Amino acid sequence: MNTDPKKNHLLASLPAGEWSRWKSQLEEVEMPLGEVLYESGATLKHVYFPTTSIVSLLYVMENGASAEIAVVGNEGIVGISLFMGGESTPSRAVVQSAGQGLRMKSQVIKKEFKQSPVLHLLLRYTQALITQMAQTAVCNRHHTLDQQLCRWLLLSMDRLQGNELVMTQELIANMLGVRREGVTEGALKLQKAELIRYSRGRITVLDRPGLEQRSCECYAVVKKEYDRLLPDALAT
Amino acid sequence: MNTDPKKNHLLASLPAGEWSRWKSQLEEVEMPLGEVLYESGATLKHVYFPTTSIVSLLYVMENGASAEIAVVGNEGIVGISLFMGGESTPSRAVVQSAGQGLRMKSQVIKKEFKQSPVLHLLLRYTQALITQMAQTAVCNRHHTLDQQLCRWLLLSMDRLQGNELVMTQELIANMLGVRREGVTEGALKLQKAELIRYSRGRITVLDRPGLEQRSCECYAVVKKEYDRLLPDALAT
DNA sequence: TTCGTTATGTGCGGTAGCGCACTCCAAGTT
DNA sequence: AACTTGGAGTGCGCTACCGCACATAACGAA
Repeated sequence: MNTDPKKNHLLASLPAGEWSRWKSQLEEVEMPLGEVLYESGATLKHVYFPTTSIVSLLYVMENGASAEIAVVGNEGIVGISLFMGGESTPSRAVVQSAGQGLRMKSQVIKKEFKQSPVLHLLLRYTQALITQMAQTAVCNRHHTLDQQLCRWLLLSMDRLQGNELVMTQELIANMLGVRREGVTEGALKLQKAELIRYSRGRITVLDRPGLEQRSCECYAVVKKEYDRLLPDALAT
Repeated sequence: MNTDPKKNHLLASLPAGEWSRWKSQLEEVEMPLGEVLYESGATLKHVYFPTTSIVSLLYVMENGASAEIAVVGNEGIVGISLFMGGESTPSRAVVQSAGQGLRMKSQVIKKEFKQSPVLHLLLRYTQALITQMAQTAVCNRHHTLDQQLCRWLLLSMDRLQGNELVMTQELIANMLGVRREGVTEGALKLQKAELIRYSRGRITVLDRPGLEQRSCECYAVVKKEYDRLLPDALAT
């Protein structure tokens, strides 16, 4: 495995002193598509720092229907409830885009969290994440599937290098909590407008500004807030 | 003003030592209906601890449409971004139900936050709040207006003493991000089923279990998580 | 009492998204 | 080369909710 651990921007923002201590506690892991990092309500054993992967925080309902609450990529950390003190959350974390990541044992992060510089970084990240969740709530209420699809593609692209996304429409539908057929229709429109191209689970973004234009304001709000709160962390 | 400051359960959970220090820094304030505690993007001057009031965190969109992201009552604090380090959020905080509260200056809470016992309490509260936001997102996607109305009434009632709520259907509609007419229809059904009674801005809950039954699972999930994370804080 | 205001009730056409039942097609597999 | 599998495209009736327009009703001030 040849992942540069610093590919996770949150880790990259750590002060040098902290980083040298953390380094030895981090373990590189493969994160295959669909892997469940933690289950709703279960006690977390690790926190994860995605480097080349993307993780969805999603909520699965009693009837099996699901909706994504937030996405975490190389800008963040999966498992904030560990240092927030809750140990578990009612959501599930699933690898949405396969890749690598780093992980750290629960006890270690909890201990580290008491050291102040790290604390503040993590809290700022948490706030950005909260913004994303809040915006998701609003977006679900007010925006069309087409707009949400654009938002989702943009958020995902921001968390990956390159302009390709390995992702079936079925999975996107699960993330957005809508019908697969709806995603098909939306994707067709985007392809006809030459904003994206896709085939059998591979999506290529051709015109990023075009997507931004068709997206609702939610993407911009979230992006801006991440940039504001984590200025060093989003420069890819 | 004869509010017992300890009517806010978060404050009531403070260790005795902390409380005696905080006491002098807290100022009792009236919180009239509709008052904006902070505006989207603005720097916060105070944090608020509602005692007999309820505050909605709501997001106002470019076109003026709005949606509530979370509710805060006597179980919590308004202005978490202050100690999270962000200083501001893209949401707005509005008094949803008039009453009293306590407030504390920004600098004071930021200084206090560095003291560890308080920190952990606040973080646990924040996690509960996150759960509420996440659940709102899911609920907006998957549940009917009728279910959401029940959820909303229950969340509000939990944050008030008594079984009456002063609130027009128009305002509820704003909170839920739906049409007023939709709320009227939902409320009519609930009244016919003798679960609530209402007239011109006063709603009385007659059958709490009945509401819980008609509500979606979201209410229970959120309630359970608040109880779990803040065991002392919800016993009214 | 009268009148204006604000809260609530009702009707109607429009539409986004749903559930379901298909078909079509690309890419492996044997 | 035939077969299987899974991703994507299409049609259809249905429902929840929307936007708009207006009717009714309660309350408070003059």
